[in-house]
Amino acid sequence: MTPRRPQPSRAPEGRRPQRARDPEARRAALAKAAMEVVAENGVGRTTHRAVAARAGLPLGATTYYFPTLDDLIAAGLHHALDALQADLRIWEERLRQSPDWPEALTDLAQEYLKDRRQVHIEYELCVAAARDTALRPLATAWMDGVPDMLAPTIGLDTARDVCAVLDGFILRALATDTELDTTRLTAAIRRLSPDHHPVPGS
Amino acid sequence: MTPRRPQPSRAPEGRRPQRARDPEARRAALAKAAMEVVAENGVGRTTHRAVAARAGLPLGATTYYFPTLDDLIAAGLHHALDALQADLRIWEERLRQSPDWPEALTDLAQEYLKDRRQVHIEYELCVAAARDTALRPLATAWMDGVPDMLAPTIGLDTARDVCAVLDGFILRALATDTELDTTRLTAAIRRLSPDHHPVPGS
DNA sequence: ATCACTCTTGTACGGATGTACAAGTACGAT
DNA sequence: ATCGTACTTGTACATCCGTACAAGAGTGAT
Repeated sequence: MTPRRPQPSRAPEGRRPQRARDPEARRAALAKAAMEVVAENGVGRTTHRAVAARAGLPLGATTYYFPTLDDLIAAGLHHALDALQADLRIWEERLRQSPDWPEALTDLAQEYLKDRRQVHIEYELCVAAARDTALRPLATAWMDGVPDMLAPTIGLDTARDVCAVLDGFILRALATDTELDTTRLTAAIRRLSPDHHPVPGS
Repeated sequence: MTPRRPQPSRAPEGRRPQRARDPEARRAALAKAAMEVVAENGVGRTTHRAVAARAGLPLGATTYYFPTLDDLIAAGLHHALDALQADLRIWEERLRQSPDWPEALTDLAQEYLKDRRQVHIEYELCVAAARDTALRPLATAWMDGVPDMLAPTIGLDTARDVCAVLDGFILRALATDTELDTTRLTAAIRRLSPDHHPVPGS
């Protein structure tokens, strides 16, 4: 209906009233939206249009702020990495204050797994980085996050070992959609930690 | 050039001579091709046309044998899982014959990592399964592969622990495109295994 | 007030994609 | 021999994609 548009060359009515300018906020909103879309659809099914819709912005905004789709996705992954590293600083504090760090670490992991979307995107990053060289620095930074946090306490090598079991347990929980096996994880971390001495009579 | 299609309604000349019928071979070829495309492009960028081209078959073959794209991809992942489980039986034998199974397991992992495409697709499966319920049985089966293999020797729980470190180390190597840290991995596996007793005076 | 510039918004376009389908062909049953 | 069926092959089509771009509209300098 509405026999509107008598002159197709000029139809400024349907145009959305222009919003206040805020380039940096837009960049951030797009990065956040990209992160969410990647978490939900995966890197391969992330599109300009999905991100724009998610951010509530017109399609053109995506290409204005990010020259190419890969850049947009990279921004989303970068945003996720920043979020994780902010979390890690909190973790570090919590670990420092805990009398039993292996158990505390397990608790943190379980908490981390509450929001699977966040977890999902990190592993998505790993797999994507395996394919795309440009993402490798991001993946490396992510991979170094937990070990760097643990290194002051237990040394870098052991920290990497602990991070590996942690990743393995989380990957299992993620892929099979099950709960984290906390008791086994804590025990495994203990056995990997340098001050672990099993009872001799076992 | 080439004066185009004088009679567009009838042009049976260019038609490829029909190949011998072999439905099962086609199914298998498509599954294999799907596996390869997924390994190279990822689940999200796998298309009918890429798989068909890879298999050297016409586009229609993909939809004839697999009703939907998701089915085609699932078939590819299933194919990869079968390949892995075949490998696992060989691993099992190699482990049984080795006097030092942690070291042997590390060697096998390193060998496994030689072909990153194969490794890649397995982790792709995990991430995809986290998003898609239909893939979860496949991911679970994959996750159980290594633990089931190790369980007779060290028990299921410890086997899962060892599998977790293994996965963690492999994930790191995959994401950062580095070599597997074999000495650290072997040491970590040893510390997780039940008969490990650290030297008391350390 | 004018201008230059940056940001916003909508739309266009060539191409790729999932799926449907028509036309043709091998092959076993009769 | 013929016939029905299951398989093969090419193409059609609506939709979605990445990217380009034109047309406004704020904003600060002059």
